[in-house]
Amino acid sequence: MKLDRIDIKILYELQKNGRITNVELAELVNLSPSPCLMRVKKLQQEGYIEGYSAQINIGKLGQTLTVFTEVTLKNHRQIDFARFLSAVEKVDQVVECHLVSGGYDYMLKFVTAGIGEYQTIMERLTDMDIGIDKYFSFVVLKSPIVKAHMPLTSLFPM
Amino acid sequence: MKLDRIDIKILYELQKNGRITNVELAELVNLSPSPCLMRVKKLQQEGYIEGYSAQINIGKLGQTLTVFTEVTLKNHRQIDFARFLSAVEKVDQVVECHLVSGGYDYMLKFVTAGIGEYQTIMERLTDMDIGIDKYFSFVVLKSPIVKAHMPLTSLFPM
DNA sequence: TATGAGGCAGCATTTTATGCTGCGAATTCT
DNA sequence: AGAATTCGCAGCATAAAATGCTGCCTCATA
Repeated sequence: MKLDRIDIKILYELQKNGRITNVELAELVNLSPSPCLMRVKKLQQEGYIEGYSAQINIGKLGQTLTVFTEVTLKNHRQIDFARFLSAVEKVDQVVECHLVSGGYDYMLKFVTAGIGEYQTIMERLTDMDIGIDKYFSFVVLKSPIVKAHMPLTSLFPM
Repeated sequence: MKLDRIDIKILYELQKNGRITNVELAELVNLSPSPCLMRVKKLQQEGYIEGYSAQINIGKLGQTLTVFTEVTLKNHRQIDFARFLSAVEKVDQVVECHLVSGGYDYMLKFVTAGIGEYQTIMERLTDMDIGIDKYFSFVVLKSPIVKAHMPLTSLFPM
């Protein structure tokens, strides 16, 4: 399946407003509602759209702390990565985990209730003997830019 | 305004599925449709819900490269931060920018078409004389965990 | 130029959103 | 403790949207 300009526009609009009605979306992409809906269904079915999510302003609910953590493992066999990952997956507060090149092995992103909770989690992880050699924490003081979407426009000019 | 358990549950469900119908949402939180919709509207109006977004599998559209970049500025006056930020804001490929403590000043997250585009952007930024002292790049090889939502459950047990 | 396939508009039906009314529970004031 | 008040709920009615279907047009192909 290959996507045309209209499909890209649909993805772009749904990224901006995931709860737009099909009727409005159809107008934006210059289609009538039915073919527009067919395309959306297809994009979902084929996995181009993985889901829809409300963006919550978690800061309004209570104090939270975001931390980026660079982790180095002691060993680098398949099993070492797998063991680390399966432990990290169980931590709700880990919202991202990336395997990276450049001095460290993993870059984690935590969203926690505060520095206390973060430290508790890290102590637990290091005590678990899942092969963590060392880690370095970047506490987020402020997040001037946090986009909910991918730069579709720059990657696929419309 | 203070949120009760039902509001938290609504936020949780809308985070999991931003396109759930109000009727279904009402069932999940044990309300009838009308008061459920009232609460959702209120949560939007008060800013607890900032918007809705489709999650796009951008990897299926074409090759992309994610990079985390740690940036240190030469000086640390208000104006130095502001100048840097206003330049970075104009770059579509910067999807996150965080002010962090711990050795570096900013942590950026890029989503680009490839290493070439990334380098072009960084060259442009460093040439712009916006006070960048140095930067270090972590190229993402793989992202085993990328959650679209905040850990509401651990922060506000239900 | 004729033929076939794909995709579109428009319509009909089912489902959902949304505003309104009256009822019940919890809270506060006397 | 009792009465009044307020808040939030369920249920209903209307308007809007989703969704499946039919026939037409256009573009590609032989």
